[in-house]
Amino acid sequence: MANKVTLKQIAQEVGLSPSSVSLVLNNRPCRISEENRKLIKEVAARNHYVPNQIARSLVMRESRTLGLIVPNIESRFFASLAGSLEKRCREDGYALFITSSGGSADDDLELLRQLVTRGVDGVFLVVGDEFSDDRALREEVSHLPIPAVMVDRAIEGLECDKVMFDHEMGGYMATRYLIEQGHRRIACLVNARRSNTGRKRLAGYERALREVGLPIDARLEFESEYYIPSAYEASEAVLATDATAVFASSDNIALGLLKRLHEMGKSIPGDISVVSYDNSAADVLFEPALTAIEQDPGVLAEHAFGCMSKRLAGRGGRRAEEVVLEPALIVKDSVLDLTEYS
Amino acid sequence: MANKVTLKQIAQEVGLSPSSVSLVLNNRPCRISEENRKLIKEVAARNHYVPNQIARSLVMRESRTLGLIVPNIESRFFASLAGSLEKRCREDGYALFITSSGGSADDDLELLRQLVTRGVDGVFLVVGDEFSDDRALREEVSHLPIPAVMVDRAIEGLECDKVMFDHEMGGYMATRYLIEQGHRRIACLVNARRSNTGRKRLAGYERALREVGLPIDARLEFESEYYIPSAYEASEAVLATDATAVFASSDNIALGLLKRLHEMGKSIPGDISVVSYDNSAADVLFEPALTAIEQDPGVLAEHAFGCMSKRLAGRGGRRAEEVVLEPALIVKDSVLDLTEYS
DNA sequence: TCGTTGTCATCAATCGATTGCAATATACCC
DNA sequence: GGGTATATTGCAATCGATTGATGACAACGA
Repeated sequence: MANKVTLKQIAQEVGLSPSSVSLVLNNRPCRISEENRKLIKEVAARNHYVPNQIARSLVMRESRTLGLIVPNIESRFFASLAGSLEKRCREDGYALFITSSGGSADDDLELLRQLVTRGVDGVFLVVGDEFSDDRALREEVSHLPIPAVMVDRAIEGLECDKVMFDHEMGGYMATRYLIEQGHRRIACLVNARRSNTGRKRLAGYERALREVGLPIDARLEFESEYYIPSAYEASEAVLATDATAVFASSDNIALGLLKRLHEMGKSIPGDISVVSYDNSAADVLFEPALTAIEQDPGVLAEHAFGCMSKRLAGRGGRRAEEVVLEPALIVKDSVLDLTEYS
Repeated sequence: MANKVTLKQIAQEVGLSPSSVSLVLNNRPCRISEENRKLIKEVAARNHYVPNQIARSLVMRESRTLGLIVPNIESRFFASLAGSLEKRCREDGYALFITSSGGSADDDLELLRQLVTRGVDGVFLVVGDEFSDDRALREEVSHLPIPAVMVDRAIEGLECDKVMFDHEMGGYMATRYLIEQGHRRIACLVNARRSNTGRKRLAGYERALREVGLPIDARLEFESEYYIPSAYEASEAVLATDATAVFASSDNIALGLLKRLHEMGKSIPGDISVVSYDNSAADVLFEPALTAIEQDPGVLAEHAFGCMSKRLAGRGGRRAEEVVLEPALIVKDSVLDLTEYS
């Protein structure tokens, strides 16, 4: 293992003071002779000198490092968000410290503290989606010594920059589309019991129905966790109804539903229409391709970085900024157009 | 935004010196009166004091932070590896700095430097799988001032701790199993042109054939990138052969193959048997469940951390440690047993 | 010879912790 | 009261950088 080369060592070798070396290597405006300038750079290069960021950030009070906390890095959506965000950060010379909390508010808190004490300049925070007592977390975030941007999910009653997709709108758009295609008995399969976003998507679904005067039928609303097996279990009941279409409020839920449909020999959209959420790569496997509400993680990352960037530059307003992004309806082939037959 | 509380401030408030506060808060053996001890702890707690890790690691020369570089965090396997590794690190009080390089050796190099200058105590390195000129990277790794552990992939000719699955063995096991089930015409679909691991899996496939005296038929060896569409394209040719079974050397390759099989109305294992690699979650969707070679990222993480841990404790030998893990054959229902019919 | 100007480079404080060594205070003994 | 032990606490250097304030030296003019 090689040793770390320090400023002082370079200085010694060149025969100048550490200050001069620092000045030159950082291209600070200063009066150092061209000759010595060259010498310093050459010696630094020859010794593979890289400044110790730890020491630097101690005095500079900035590390050009940002932090990201996601509930679960193994989730496709968060992994993709993390990837996009990291790329975006790097473009501006920031490194991104990605951490994964497991979804509990306690772990979020712990990681947040870790990041802060490790000197990140700002934090992107994706909190768990389940209802939980996040008072401590809220408290911590509001007293943070660095800017924070909440991504994809919010904590109620917390004044903080937020960037998120409109989940209610997503549920609305999906349902609205089904209605426009002539469907009247529309089931939904959502995680409303334990998920905030699920609850919002359900609200959108109901709004769409209400808007056109369709009844909100509790017998058409089904509950599922965000796991394929859970949706698979729940799907049997869904298929026992007279619904002609189903709004599946997440990709995993759609996959569980599809598996069940497949097994029962039902065809899409012949026997039943499906609108999914958050197209994942697994979807490419399906015939027909799934019509879905799509949330591009890249867009989320872009806006989140934008907010952060403003704060870091001190250009953020006093009040928190709130960016609400509209998801997109991607029409493919899993919805039958009933109006053609009328 | 709140301010950061420093040791000195606590000291001031308590009316003692910073040293005393530091000593007490770190539970160092020292003779500070029980009374003051309590006072210090109470004041620190009241002010939500958290030590500045930046300052601490500067003097302690350790940060209790490790770094991980993966080619692509959006890949399921790496995301899972990252998740497991982070959990494992946290158990030992280390934070993990996850970064994603995009797979180029240049970016790997850049990230590696970033991590080092940011003071991580060690690096887990998963390099890109494609052939590339990694001389600079090799050079850098061998001169690193901190321990490094290469995970899942190696750089040729680099003396460095390594933890990886035996890809050749995986290819061998898959093929061997097919042979044992009575198959004689076995095709394979691998990424041997551009991937090191692909090439190894192919070697395993050929060894299994050779071992039982079956001919190695170039007409049964097909090339595919690690993307679903690529495998989908390549699959048509595979199905035009007289093969009774296919060894698909990655999960994505298997998925592309399945999509094509599905479209052609072929059934598994009735028309053709399939052994996949790296079961991904998407597999749960398939009927029948896929027999596959499995590499548990958790196991990889566990061993990688073990190596790192040893090095950090100074218990590592002079020579590099090399851990080769055997993948597991998970038998499910995608392979037809031809011996039953004999 | 002294003062002025300009050029090149260094000093020393600072960031927020840690820690070996020294210092002070009190008690106790003869 | 002088000497020694013991119990508490503080000083100051250190980690590796950054940076405003200062110093040294030469050349030049008066």
